[in-house]
Amino acid sequence: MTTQGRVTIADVAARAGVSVATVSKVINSRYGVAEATALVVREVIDDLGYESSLVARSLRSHRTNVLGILVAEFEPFSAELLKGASSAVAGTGYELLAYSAGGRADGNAGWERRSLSRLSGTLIDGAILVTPTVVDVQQGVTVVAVDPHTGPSHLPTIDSDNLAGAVRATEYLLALGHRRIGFLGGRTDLESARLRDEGFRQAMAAAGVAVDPGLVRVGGYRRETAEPVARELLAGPGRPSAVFAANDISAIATIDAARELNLSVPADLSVIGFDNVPESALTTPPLTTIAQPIQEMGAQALRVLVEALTGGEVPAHVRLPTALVERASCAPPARPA
Amino acid sequence: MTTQGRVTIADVAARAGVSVATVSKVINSRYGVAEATALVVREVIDDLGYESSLVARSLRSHRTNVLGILVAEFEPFSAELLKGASSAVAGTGYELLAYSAGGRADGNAGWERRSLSRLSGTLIDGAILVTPTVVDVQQGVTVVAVDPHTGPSHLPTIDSDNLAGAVRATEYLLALGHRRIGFLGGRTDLESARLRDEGFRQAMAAAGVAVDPGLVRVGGYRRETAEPVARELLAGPGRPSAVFAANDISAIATIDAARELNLSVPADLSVIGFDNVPESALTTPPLTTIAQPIQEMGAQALRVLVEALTGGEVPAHVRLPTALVERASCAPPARPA
DNA sequence: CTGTTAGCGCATTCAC
DNA sequence: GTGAATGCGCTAACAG
Repeated sequence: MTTQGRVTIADVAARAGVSVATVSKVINSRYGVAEATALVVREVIDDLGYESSLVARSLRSHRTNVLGILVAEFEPFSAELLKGASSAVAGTGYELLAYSAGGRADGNAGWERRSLSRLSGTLIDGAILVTPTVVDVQQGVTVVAVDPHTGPSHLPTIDSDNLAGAVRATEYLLALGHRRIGFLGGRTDLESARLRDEGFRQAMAAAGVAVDPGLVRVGGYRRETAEPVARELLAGPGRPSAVFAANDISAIATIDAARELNLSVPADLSVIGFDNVPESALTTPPLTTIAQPIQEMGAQALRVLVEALTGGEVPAHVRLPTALVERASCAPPARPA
Repeated sequence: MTTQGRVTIADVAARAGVSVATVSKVINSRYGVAEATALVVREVIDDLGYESSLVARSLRSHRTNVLGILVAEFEPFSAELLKGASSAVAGTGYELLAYSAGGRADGNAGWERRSLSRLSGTLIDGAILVTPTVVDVQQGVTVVAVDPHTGPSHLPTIDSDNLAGAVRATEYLLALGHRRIGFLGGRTDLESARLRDEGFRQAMAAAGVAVDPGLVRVGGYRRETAEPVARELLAGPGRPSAVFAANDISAIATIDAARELNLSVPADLSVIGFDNVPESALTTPPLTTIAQPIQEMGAQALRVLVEALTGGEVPAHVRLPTALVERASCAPPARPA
């Protein structure tokens, strides 16, 4: 008797010669089942490789023990977050479901709300939103945000010290002797991008160096958007001697653009990034960058979510430190200004 | 009127002043709705940020346009696969759902069958199984496997040329002058691990160098399992002058073990890995390794799955090439044997 | 102790 | 264009 398609609780019941109710009780270890019966049922379950359907179960019990991580797409940053969350979820009894809105990243604002709509209320007990733009808190779902949009939010939030990191990056370039420093900004709707911009300006002002508006661009954090902008920034006549890119993806795009223009990094152009995704070590030359503890951010987000779900004390805001990682993409300018 | 909890189709209907049936038709672009009505409905949908519930929809139509990637946990290898699949999914009309069995990786054999049971038939239209052990094809779900278990399988499979890669790695160490070469094997249930072992032995035999059984261990591909074994391998009196680790995680664990034992890499010990996950560039010294095109494997897996779902021709097996990536963890032995 | 029965929730799809 | 029945696998309440 080949069971066709999925194995359902009915298959198990039939094979074990009991009712579905009894099987359900065995699965959920309820009282009222003879040990002998339970034994048989468990055997059949093992035998058939039965596992209850997430959908059907959530339909009734409104509890799935599954936590969602909602991202726009799986790129280096969200992948690191996932690794961190995955290591933190072990032992909590929860499982992890990562959902990507489909990668159509552009005209796709509001993906977080839509993804949440699709999954919540039924499939997942709670969610981690990664770089969400719209966060009008939907009641009925427990949610924490990682690196969210600009403006106040009532969600528990995990981020890193973007301002201090950006100041550090800029100071580093200044200390090397750079004065014509370009800034390749991030997604303007995100608080992190705003703070990195602000940190850049603060550090420049503190050093008494004027920011040349022509050297400040928006790269949008993504390779496709950052690359043409980087090329533009470097192609002009008054090109910068150093670029602070708001994330590593943009920094990598900048290095590639420099190569195309026959500019040598770091001899002709210094580049510093932000994030320290693993990819940053793979560039030629390896990228100097500001590290965020991304995996730790993912782990913290998961812990906060579990805490919120179990009714514990939830911090409104967790901020992790950033640090400079010196590799080889920065050097003193060829002819100091 | 604050909609509480999720926005349902009923909310949309009420707000638009039509019936739920009409809304459903508009969503699925069925005939029989006046253009004016449809316009109003679409406006309300946008306004409310409505998105159909995955659960409810799959309940009726058995089609969700969601593809699953099932992994044991989110670690570097599966994360790379995810990136590749994510980039390939854009434009296909599908969305991606990655599901992790919970990270309790050990006594957890059969996770792939359980995960598949939980999600299939309802939530996802098809699945990519990553390093599955048990692959007794469940009817009713379209599935492709990446780097599956040993033995014949009737699933479309994506992998890389593990044998050639392992031969290449071993030849590289031999060419440097190493003779006492250790092998830190992978998960014995996976075909990839078997082939890497075989490639090692083939290359050794071809060079006329005997394999010292005391230098061959099983590291299981995971950090927790590989680290103690690596320590053991290096602590003994007749320690190897070079180690070929079956994946980068094991290689990194080997480098760490060497550091603890005050062995310098590569002066006292050469280490070569397999996979070329981004993390391999972050070690000190950076790891020399055999690259698999992991992202490309993820992208191919996704393409094959979509092809299978749309009834196209599906290759039984896609094998991608491997290549040596020379970094800095290998050197000639201190005193050639 | 076990079986029967009635929903759970939401989108779809008849028949009108 | 609408109302109402229906789909799914599971669980809870109660009956036997």
